[in-house]
Amino acid sequence: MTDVKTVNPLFLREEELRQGIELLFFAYRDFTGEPDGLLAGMELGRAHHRVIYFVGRHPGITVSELLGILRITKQSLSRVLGQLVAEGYVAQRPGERDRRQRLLELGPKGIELERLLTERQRARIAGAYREAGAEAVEGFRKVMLGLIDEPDRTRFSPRGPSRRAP
Amino acid sequence: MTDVKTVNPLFLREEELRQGIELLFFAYRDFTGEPDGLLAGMELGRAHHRVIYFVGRHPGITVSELLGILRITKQSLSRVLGQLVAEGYVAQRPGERDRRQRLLELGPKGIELERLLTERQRARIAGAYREAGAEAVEGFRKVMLGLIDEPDRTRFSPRGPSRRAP
DNA sequence: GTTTTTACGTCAGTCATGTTGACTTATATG
DNA sequence: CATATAAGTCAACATGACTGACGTAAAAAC
Repeated sequence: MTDVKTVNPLFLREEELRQGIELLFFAYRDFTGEPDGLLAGMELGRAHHRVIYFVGRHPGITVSELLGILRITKQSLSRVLGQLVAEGYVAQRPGERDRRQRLLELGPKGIELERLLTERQRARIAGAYREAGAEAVEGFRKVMLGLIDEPDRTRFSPRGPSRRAP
Repeated sequence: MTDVKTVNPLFLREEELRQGIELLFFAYRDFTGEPDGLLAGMELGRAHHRVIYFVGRHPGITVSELLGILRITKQSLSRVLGQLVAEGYVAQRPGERDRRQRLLELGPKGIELERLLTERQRARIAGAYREAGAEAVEGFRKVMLGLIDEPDRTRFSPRGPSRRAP
């Protein structure tokens, strides 16, 4: 019995975990690389993409909700969001219940850019899903969910994130 | 039949793909967040972590191989790597066949730091793998591999990356 | 109705990490 | 010898993050 698995069951586990680390690194690198390349031509960067994505995904989102998702400071967001509003990608209107809030949504220009950028990423995911098959996709989702910290896991439950009571 | 799936099969697919995008975003955010937090105390950042990780993973790696993995410029790497060498985390020795090369490996200090940083990430992956089960892990790997661009996929085949003939 | 908290904005300075471009050195290889 | 390659270096710059301090308007609490 010279099988590594048998002699040292920890070796394979270590290798398995390192592969997991690297899968995440390479997948994320390539996943973001494509839109980054597109953005590079315009005067925008990855930070703008993230804002456009999440505003498009949650029309009427507030600034602080966005900050919570991105986990950056308001000063960092401010610059990026300010540009996007100034260039007409993102529109804002005051909240109805709470007029201090700025509810954000994409303008037509923003919708178009969002589609352009996310299209590539969707295609990449669609390709990977198709090749891997439905069962693999289920496994992928389970593992990815387990990698995410508790507070944000609920975003992926069937009824969406549980809004905290006001 | 008012089931969305039946009425508009594209809707669910779109939602499915967007979930994939977000799983990647949140998983990567939380996955890197922990080591980033640790590094923040020292005078090091995520870039140093990446270098330490891949040097530890491939002892004797050359500078250009490292550049190929990280996909950054030699000037960017130079700053980070220079610090790590100066601080004694990484050791270098000239190549034997080709003395222009600097073969990189971790010093004892580097090994310790690598363990400290990667430990958390391994634990996170191990937890997610354990909760999800072996079958899910297989699916996770399949999908992740499909997300990675061709040239780097071979890193994950059983015999490792195919080295180009010298 | 006054006080306090909240949502958001802003100014100013800094740091980490990436980029391009130009030039150098040492070594390997035709 | 000529050329290509591996790596280093100097300089300038862009992006996206950070901290800290302060301001304003609206909501909520007392």
